[in-house]
Amino acid sequence: MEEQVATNQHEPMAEEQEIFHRHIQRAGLKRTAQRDLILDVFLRTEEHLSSEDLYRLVQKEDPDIGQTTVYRTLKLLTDAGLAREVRFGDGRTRYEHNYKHPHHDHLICTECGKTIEFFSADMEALQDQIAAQYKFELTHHTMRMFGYCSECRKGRAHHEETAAEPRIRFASAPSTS
Amino acid sequence: MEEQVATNQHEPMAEEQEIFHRHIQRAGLKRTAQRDLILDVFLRTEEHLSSEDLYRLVQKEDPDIGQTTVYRTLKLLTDAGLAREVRFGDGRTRYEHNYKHPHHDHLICTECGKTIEFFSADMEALQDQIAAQYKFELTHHTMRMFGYCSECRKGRAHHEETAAEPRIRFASAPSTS
DNA sequence: TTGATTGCAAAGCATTTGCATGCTA
DNA sequence: TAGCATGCAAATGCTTTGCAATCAA
Repeated sequence: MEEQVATNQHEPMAEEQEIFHRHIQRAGLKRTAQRDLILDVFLRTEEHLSSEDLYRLVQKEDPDIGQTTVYRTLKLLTDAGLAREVRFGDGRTRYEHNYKHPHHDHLICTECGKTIEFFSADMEALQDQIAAQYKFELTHHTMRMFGYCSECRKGRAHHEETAAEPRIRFASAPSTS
Repeated sequence: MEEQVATNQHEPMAEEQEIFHRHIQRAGLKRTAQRDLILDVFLRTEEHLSSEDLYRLVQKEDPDIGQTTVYRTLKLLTDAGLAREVRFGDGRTRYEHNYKHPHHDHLICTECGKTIEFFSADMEALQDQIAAQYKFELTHHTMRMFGYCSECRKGRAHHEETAAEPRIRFASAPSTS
């Protein structure tokens, strides 16, 4: 109510909605207002959302929706092939779009939390080669590169430690002490 | 008591112990029997141990040591540069040797849990190149490749699903349905 | 002696599950 | 109407913290 988000891209979303409803039917599940809204908000957001992030966004449009439903729907979206789980090393699981959004890897800024997605055919080829070398049959992989994005590098130019809380915190970060 | 582990490599361990004690001194901490034993057991094991794994091993030699102490000591070992945290995507944090055990990546068998460590200079170079392309200042990275090891591939040759519980389970695995 | 360390129990998180009520198909 | 979905509260699994007793320096 407070914050009207413009739904100005009905066309692309319709496709995903169709996939969702088809999946629901095939699985003998039921279409509900909650699920529709959660999918809607998810599709409108082009970020890596944790369940809680999405919950908060959904809350703005329907305060009656519970956390649990968001968790469950996110799993459902994953089953339907619309979402994909990603983990950046802090405790929480995030979700990104999976439909028409092929495999890629991530550059993650540990300062501001920004992530950049990239795809490198060379990298993929190299991975296949290494796997073959160890007689591994690869199903999937995750490559994450952590560091400081161009923006944050500027801010860090003259002082190593920043007062700001990093958005992504994880214990395996190299100690700066 | 039940299972005597041969401590037949005193020489290499002494080095790490020295590092540990030096770190403890510098930080104004104290050397204790618990910490010594936990380090000892950690050094004797060449695997990726979770805190609980290590706790169980330590318990065999001193049943009075608590979980909490193992958690805390593992952090201490990490601070001292002797251990390094690794995450394979299931909930728990594992630790591997960090001293004289340079950076490497992992091949992880989702069937039996076996991990293979490898290092590829080509891969590292490629990563640096990609980071530079996005003006990222890299601090570290994690590359994990999941699949079936050569052993497990044999077992899977004629049946897709196995009854055995996989040791590493994680939700982002590609659905087999 | 003094302050760090220990181990227990309790608290924290993120996520999952049990269950009575509510709602699609 | 039957059975899936929902939302709350409780449970879970891993990890951290509070605290009184203990121990190293």
